[in-house]
Order: sequence, then C-alpha cells, then structure tokens
Amino acid sequence: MTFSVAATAESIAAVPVSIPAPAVVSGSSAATEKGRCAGCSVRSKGLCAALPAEELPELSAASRTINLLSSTPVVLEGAEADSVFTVVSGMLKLYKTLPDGRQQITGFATAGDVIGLAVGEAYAYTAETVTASTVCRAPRSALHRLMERRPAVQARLLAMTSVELSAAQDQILLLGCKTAVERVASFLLALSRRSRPLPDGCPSVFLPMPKVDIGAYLGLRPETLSRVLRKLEDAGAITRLTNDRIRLDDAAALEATATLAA
Amino acid sequence: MTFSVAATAESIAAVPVSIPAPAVVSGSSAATEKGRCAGCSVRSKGLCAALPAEELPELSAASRTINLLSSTPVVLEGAEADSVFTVVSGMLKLYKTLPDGRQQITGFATAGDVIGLAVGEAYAYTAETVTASTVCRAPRSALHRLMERRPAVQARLLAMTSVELSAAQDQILLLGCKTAVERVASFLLALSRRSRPLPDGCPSVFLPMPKVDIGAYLGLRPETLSRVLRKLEDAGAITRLTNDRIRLDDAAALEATATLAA
DNA sequence: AGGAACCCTTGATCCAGATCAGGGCAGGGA
DNA sequence: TCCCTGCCCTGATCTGGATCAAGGGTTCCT
Repeated sequence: MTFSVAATAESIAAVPVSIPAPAVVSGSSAATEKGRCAGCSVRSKGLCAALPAEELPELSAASRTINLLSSTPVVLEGAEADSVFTVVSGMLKLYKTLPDGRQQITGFATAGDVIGLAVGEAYAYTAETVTASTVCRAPRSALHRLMERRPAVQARLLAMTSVELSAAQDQILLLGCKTAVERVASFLLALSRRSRPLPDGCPSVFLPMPKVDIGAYLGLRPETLSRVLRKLEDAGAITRLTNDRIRLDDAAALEATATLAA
Repeated sequence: MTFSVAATAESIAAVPVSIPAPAVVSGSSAATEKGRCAGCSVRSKGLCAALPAEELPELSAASRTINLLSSTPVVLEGAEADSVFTVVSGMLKLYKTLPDGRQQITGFATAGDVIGLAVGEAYAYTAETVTASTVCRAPRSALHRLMERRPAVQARLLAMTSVELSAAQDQILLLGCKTAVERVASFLLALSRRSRPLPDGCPSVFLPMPKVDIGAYLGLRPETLSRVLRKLEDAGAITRLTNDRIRLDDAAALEATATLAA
C-alpha cells in the first residue's frame, strides 16, 4: 500500500541484483505452483497476509514475478489499469505529472506495498523503480474474484487503503502548512520510524532515491533540500554518513523542528 | 466520504435552518423506527446506498440524527473515535492542526459524505460545520457489525475510501506543484463539476465557507485568494455574483490556467 | 586512462506569495 | 438608529524558497 514514507528497503543494498534484460519474468516456471507464493518473502505482508494457505496455488498460477532494473516504469498514469502489483523487494516512486512536465511524487513503495489499484479504468499515477526491484503482477480480475470469495481480503485492502489515505492527509498537511526545514525533519523522522537503528543505537534512514526525487516528494527543489540538510547537519541534528544514509543524532531536536503533529 | 471538493451543498441555502439549541438530537422519537432511514434524503448516497431495505430498522435504531448550527465541531482530532457520521445536509470542513495553530483543511464534506472513519483509536482530523448542518451519528461498532454481515457495505466503504484517496493525491499534486492561479482555477472547476449550471447555461459554484477556509484548503492566504479571484475576474474568466457564488464565464480559459491534469 | 553523464553542493539573485496595514461593507445587538 | 464585529478587499513591503550559475565527485563506458 505505498506507505508514503517507508524504508524497509534496507534489503536492497544487501542483495545486489544483476539482471541481463530490462525485465525478467519468472512465472510458474522453475518454482512449483504452490511453492512460489508459499515461500515468498512478502507472504506475511500486504494483501497476501490476508490469504489463507489454500488460496496459494491459484494465486501462484495467476501471478507472475518480475525483476526490474532501476528507472523502469511499472504502471503509467492514464493507461488501462488491468493489473495490480505487489512489491517484493526494492523501491518504487509513484508520481503524477502535469501537462508541462512538472512532477509530484505522491509516495514511495517498498516490500509488501500494493501498486496499481485504480478507482476507474485508468491508473491514477505512474510507478517507476528507483532501485532494481522485484514486483509480483496479478490481473485485476483475479483480485476482484479473490475479494468476492474472501471478505478478509477485502477487509485487508480496506485497511491498507485507509492507512494510505491517512498518510496522504499527513502529506497534505506537510505540503500546505510546513516550511522547508519542517518538511525535511518530518520526512526523516517518518522514515526512521520504519527502519532499524544503527548498532550504536542512533536511528538512521536509507535514501536510495536521488535528491531530486525526495524534493519532488516534499514539494522542494533539490537545491533547497541540500541546503536544509546542511543546516540540520551544522546544527548537530543529523550526520550524512554516505550519500544515501543519514544518521539522526538528535531525534528530539528534529521532532521539535518538525513542529510535531505529523 | 468527504469528497475533497463537492458542492451539492446548494440545498443549504434553500433550506433555511432555524434551531434553538446548538445541537438538537432527533432519534427514534417522532419518526417510526423504520421510517426514519427509509425516508432519509441520503438513503441512496454514501454508505447507505449499499444497505438492503431489511437493514433499515436496525440502522434506524442504532443511529441518531443531529442538527447543528454553523461553526460547531463534530469530531476532534485526537479524540477517541467511537462514532461515525453521515452528512445529511449542510457542509463541514475537515482539518488538521499543527501545535502552533496552523491549520490545513483537507476537505469539505457535503450530503452523503461519511465523517469520522479512523484507522486507529483516534480521529485523524477535526470536522466542524461551515453552515448549519444535519448529520447522522452511528456507533463505530454498529458499522463494524454491519460490514461483517454485509460484504456489500464493506465494498462500498472501500470504493468510497479509494475515491477519497485519489482526491487526496490530486490535492497533493495541487499543493506540491501548482501556482496560486492554477490552484484556484482547479478548485473552481472541481466544484463546478459537482453543481448544476445556472439557467443561462454557465456553470457556477456555491462557496458558503469563508475565504480564509478556501485559502486553508488550497494552501493560500486569504489575501492571495482575493487577488487571484480579482485577476480571474479582470480576465473575464469568472464573475463574482455574490460573496458566496461565482459564475464561470470561460471554463475553457480556466481549464487552460489550471494546467489541466486535475 | 580518458571522458561523458549524472548527481550533489554551494553561491548569487529573483520573485510569488506571505505579511503588515488600512479601509469598506453587511449583519446583529442594544 | 448607531455601533460593533466579522469578513472581504486592496496596497505596500518583506522573505522563503525558486531559479540561475558553476564547480566537484562518482560511476560507467570507451
């Protein structure tokens, strides 16, 4: 469910992907029909968590696992929404585009998140990999049939959509009210809540996406983001360990500058 | 479902409310148990549209109709979410507040919209009447029981939540990318799609809420909103008929300035 | 090794919208 | 009737973040 700020994506770095073609499909090929879903790393997450074991064979047959390089589109805004995807690993960005090219990232999706749910016939946003990723594709019709047969799946989908709506409203608050520093502090804290602290106990966040994407998510230019991060670092609140990892040295100070409440 | 921009609220002006106390509850009193819900004006809207006739008696017994003056809070952000409300008539604003008092309006709710659905134990936003309104209150537990018994209700709730999520993402795009003029044009067009055109064929919108609230919804100061409306009026795109009604003389021009796409 | 293409960062300047200030008008109460 | 209060509009000024410009680091390709 595209939790607007999630970061279980730690796994990405640990599993260097090496794929020849831009997209490799591994369906009901090598793995046995039942085994594929049963042994899946996101079996207990997202929608699949609501599935009883006896549904697995049919789901395995209906779905396909796809490996993707980075910067690869998965769904396109406006295209016919005939499939839904579950992120198995990696990270994707979801964004909307204005006619003149301006883009607003509405969220980042990581393992367990569902992509491509649409109200009407067309996808409402574009989803594109930020890092090499693996997603699981299923026909929309299969999901509908599954929901009719299993109210628990529908309940799970409702819960996930509700969480996502709540996150979207938090983002509206952020974009409508907060200053640049407050936005960045809120973002770092939200990410840190979803990731494991460093061995030294300090929370840290993993940012595999380019700075321009973080900016597009927070409604800021990359230059502004860079300046804000420097200011926070000078203030002793954070340390930039590497380009894609930040340690939160003073989470309390961040909370204070984030104006709390989100 | 708090459609971010809805305007079937036309009815409000036509039905001048005159209530003595700030809140008048009319439960299973005068109306018969079955009659209340069966004859309700929002029977065919929102969640109630998914209800079969045989559920009406129980729902009538579990719910209460409440008349409210303007500027009356219905649910409070952070309070225990023990009830859900359906708007019967009038208009409410939904907003989140930062500790220092800044407020972001996340949507306006009109007839048929559902208010107070919460992910956890607490309401995620405050809802307050903008005009005198009538809402129907039901215990959260009653809704849960109803959903378990009737998958169609759950399906309806999922559909409504999905639409709302989509609207929230449009609002994120608006707040993150668009200029002041684009925001106002988008807002007017979104409202006009939900209201009937004037006798002369021109679309028009009804804005019962104060300008400061519209600004708080669009991420703008009331001064800026006022200036933008004047600019649009000078350009011949709109006419301010009264303080709370605007005629869209040139919807095409508005579409163009709204940068489309939302 | 060389270099091309990205990113990221920093500095200088600009501007859309915020903020500050003041005035007009409509509704409501004494 | 008159005053008071709240809302709206408009002008003047300020400023946070955007935009413009440039330099350095890293990765990948040749």
